[in-house]
Amino acid sequence: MPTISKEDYIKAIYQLESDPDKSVSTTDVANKLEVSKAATSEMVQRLSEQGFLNYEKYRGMSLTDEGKKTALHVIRRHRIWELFLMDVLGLSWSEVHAEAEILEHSTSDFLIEKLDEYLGHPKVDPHGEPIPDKYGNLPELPDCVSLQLCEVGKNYRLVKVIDSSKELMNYFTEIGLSLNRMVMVVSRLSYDNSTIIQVGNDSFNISEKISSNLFFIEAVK
Amino acid sequence: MPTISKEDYIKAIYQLESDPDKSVSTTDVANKLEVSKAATSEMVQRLSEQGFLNYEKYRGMSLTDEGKKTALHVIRRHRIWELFLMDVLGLSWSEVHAEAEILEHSTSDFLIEKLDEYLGHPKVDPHGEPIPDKYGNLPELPDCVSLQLCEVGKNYRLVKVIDSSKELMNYFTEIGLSLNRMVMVVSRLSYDNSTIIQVGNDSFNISEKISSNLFFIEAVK
DNA sequence: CTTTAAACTTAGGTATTCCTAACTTAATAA
DNA sequence: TTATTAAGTTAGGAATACCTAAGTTTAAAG
Ligand SMILES: [Mn+2]
Ligand SMILES: [Mn+2]
Ligand SMILES: [Mn+2]
Ligand SMILES: [Mn+2]
Repeated sequence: MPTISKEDYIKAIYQLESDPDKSVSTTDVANKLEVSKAATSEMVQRLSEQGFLNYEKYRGMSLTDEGKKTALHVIRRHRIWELFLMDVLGLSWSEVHAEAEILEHSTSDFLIEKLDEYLGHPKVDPHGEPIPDKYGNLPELPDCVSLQLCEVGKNYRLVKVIDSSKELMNYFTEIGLSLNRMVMVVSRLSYDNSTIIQVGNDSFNISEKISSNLFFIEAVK
Repeated sequence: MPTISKEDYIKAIYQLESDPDKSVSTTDVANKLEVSKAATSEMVQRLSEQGFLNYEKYRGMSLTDEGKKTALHVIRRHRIWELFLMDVLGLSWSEVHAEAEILEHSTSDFLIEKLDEYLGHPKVDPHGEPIPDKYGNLPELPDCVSLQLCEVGKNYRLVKVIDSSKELMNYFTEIGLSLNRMVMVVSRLSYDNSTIIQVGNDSFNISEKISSNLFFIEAVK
């Protein structure tokens, strides 16, 4: 029912809403989608009329159950496509997102179930993000911690990567970081809170900012 | 550059143009796309302004080189997706077209080349229709004849099926007709110009109308 | 050669989606 | 508490893509 634009707005609001600290503002959405605040204000009012979110002018917005269901539906398609593009067609970490951003709006329920089946009903996408099932339920994943919280001397498995930029994803690929890759935490520099990790035979210094994009589970030998 | 709507109009006009007998009219396009003649008239004027076709009011239209290039670009994406959906995901003859009709507008050049590579640079789609290459060149295919012209007693290989309706495609699947399937022409009834063919161990009577959708190449034993 | 019917276009309208500029409301700082 | 600034909305406008109804042009009969 929703158009491509509406799906992108609803998905953006869902993602902004996941930060429980602050409510979602018109400006947040406008920045995320790179459209004017005026366009956002209009769209938000339309989505409110259509029952996808609750909205009080000049106050924040929050998705209704219907809105959340729609968002998870789009996210399911996005993540299944990303996994498919990477695992089957061999695209790289930095390439999948842009393609999925479009395909997520062009895929019937029928086709997405075929893809899901082909991939063996996967639980996570190539960044380690959970894939909602066809009813909109997010799978429970084991707890993981950001690199900042990983302890020196221990071994970890990379289970999630926040996709903040193409450049960053390319850098991770370059240094050999991929999902489920084992790494060892060599040391941490208190000077700038950066962490030195060993990936295979090489070691790399990861800045505090970049560390917050990498999530690990401790390896049980 | 063209929008989804424009791509569909341009593709429709290209396909109507392939009949060399008559020029393409507004009504033809309107019927094909199931939109009003008014909407078609407006769109055709816009496409003319934008250089995709030549148009004289109340006379016919014909695509420019730019228009043909655009049409072949869309057709390439459509046919590659159809092949992919059938060969890789296992959709049926009757299911692929509807999905491809949408995906054809949502696929970057980069992605379509990846798909093409994955499929081994195929020359034909699941209906036996040629797939234009990335420069818009249609591959040359061996001559084939419709079932009406196939001779009684001879063996043939099915090389092309005109996709006229889901119902018909399902019927073909049911009776075991698939691309490259071998059939034997058993007899022809002059009463209604229908043809009896043998597929595997079973024989079927194919009406004259349906015969015109099936194209064969004589089998050289 | 007219008349008439079919084909085609224009007029006028609706709905989306987006923009900039102007204005209003809320939050903040003096 | 008031002024100022930041946040958010409305006004007005453009482009796309549709529609129905009314008019125009062309083609076909008579
Ligand atoms: Mn993504
Ligand atoms: Mn998107
Ligand atoms: Mn098709
Ligand atoms: Mn299409």
